[in-house]
Amino acid sequence: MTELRVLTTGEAAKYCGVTFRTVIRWIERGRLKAYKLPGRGDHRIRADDFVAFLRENQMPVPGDLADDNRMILVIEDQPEMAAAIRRVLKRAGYDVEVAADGFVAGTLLSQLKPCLITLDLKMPGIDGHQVLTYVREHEEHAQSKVLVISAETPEGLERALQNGANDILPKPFDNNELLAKVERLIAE
Amino acid sequence: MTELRVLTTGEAAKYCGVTFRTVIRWIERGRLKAYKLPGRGDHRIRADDFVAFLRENQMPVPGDLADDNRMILVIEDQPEMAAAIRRVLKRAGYDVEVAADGFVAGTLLSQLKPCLITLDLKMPGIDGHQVLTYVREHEEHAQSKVLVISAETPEGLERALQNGANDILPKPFDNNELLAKVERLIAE
DNA sequence: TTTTCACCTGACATAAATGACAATTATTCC
DNA sequence: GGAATAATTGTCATTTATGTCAGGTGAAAA
Repeated sequence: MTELRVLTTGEAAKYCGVTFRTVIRWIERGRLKAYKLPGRGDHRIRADDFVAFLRENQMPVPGDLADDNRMILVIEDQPEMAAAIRRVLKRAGYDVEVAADGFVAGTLLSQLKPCLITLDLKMPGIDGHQVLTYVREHEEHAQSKVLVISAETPEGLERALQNGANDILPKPFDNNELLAKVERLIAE
Repeated sequence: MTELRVLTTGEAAKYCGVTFRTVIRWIERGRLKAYKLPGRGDHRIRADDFVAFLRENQMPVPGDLADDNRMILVIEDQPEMAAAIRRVLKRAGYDVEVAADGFVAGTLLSQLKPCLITLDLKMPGIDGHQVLTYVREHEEHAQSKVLVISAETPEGLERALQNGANDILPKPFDNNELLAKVERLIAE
């Protein structure tokens, strides 16, 4: 379900700090790709064309437009386990950040807006279910998939699914299995 | 969509009392971050980059640029205590958000970039000293003041000051005392 | 539907870019 | 301390992209 975002000249203008008149001139001169609506001739700019334009001109690309997000947040307090997950995902080409406690998990979640989160339900001082609920209740993380990786009981894992987890992976797990689940979720 | 203010070289020039020619030179030499428009190569400077530049060079930051942030983050797990602090600060005109655990504290800290944080050192599942260290180690929170409000031992409070707390307030406290300390820190 | 709002166009005003040179300020060396 | 040197900033003139305004119309919201 790839939603194709388009911008009006006014929106594009705000992103680069100019007036929409200027954006229209860029379009007229062929620097920025756009198409016209049949009515008044309103311009519409596809988000990916706009991002390409920004990159071409070394202009800053706003985070909410660049969705080539390969960032994965690993919430896991056991260092060896975190390192193992990280290794597998890094090798597959993802950007990986690890949060070993709730506070850091919160800061990284807000900063990185990861496309996927692996979540250990049982961590000292942080309730995994609560993290899950938070992610599902906040619009800005609607795109983020959550893969629960935990040694919880089957009941606990079941509950996680009900709370909005996209998939579960019981510990201990197989590396290939982990990667398969991650790729499948991200491909969705 | 991020509503972000940007400046032209001329505007930036007026703010620091130089000509725009000079501002361009700062940009060319890499001292001031900016990007160029595709047309004539006009420069645009993001307001936060400009403010960072001003601070870096100990130049005065004009009031209309220094985001007049009145947001206070209260990190406190006891509901009555949190409510009490909130009430006092709200009445004084601040925007107040409460985080009752580490995870929420992390998300709110990153999102709100509060001008002041009140921090309870003793909370279940989160070490206040760690939060303090985090805030002090991350540049984007350099402007945030931290007021430790805690029933800690004198030694613990002393340690907090060493870790970068701007002030401390032992529990139980007087409302006026709280407000006085907050106002003093923010006025700094 | 009606109303509001955002966008389009064209003409004009504004202000930013550039390059060269002058003026000012800081630094170095004796 | 004072002079020579270097570095930074200001000034000027020209070019032109960008901003602004007004009048109009479709698009979207209520």
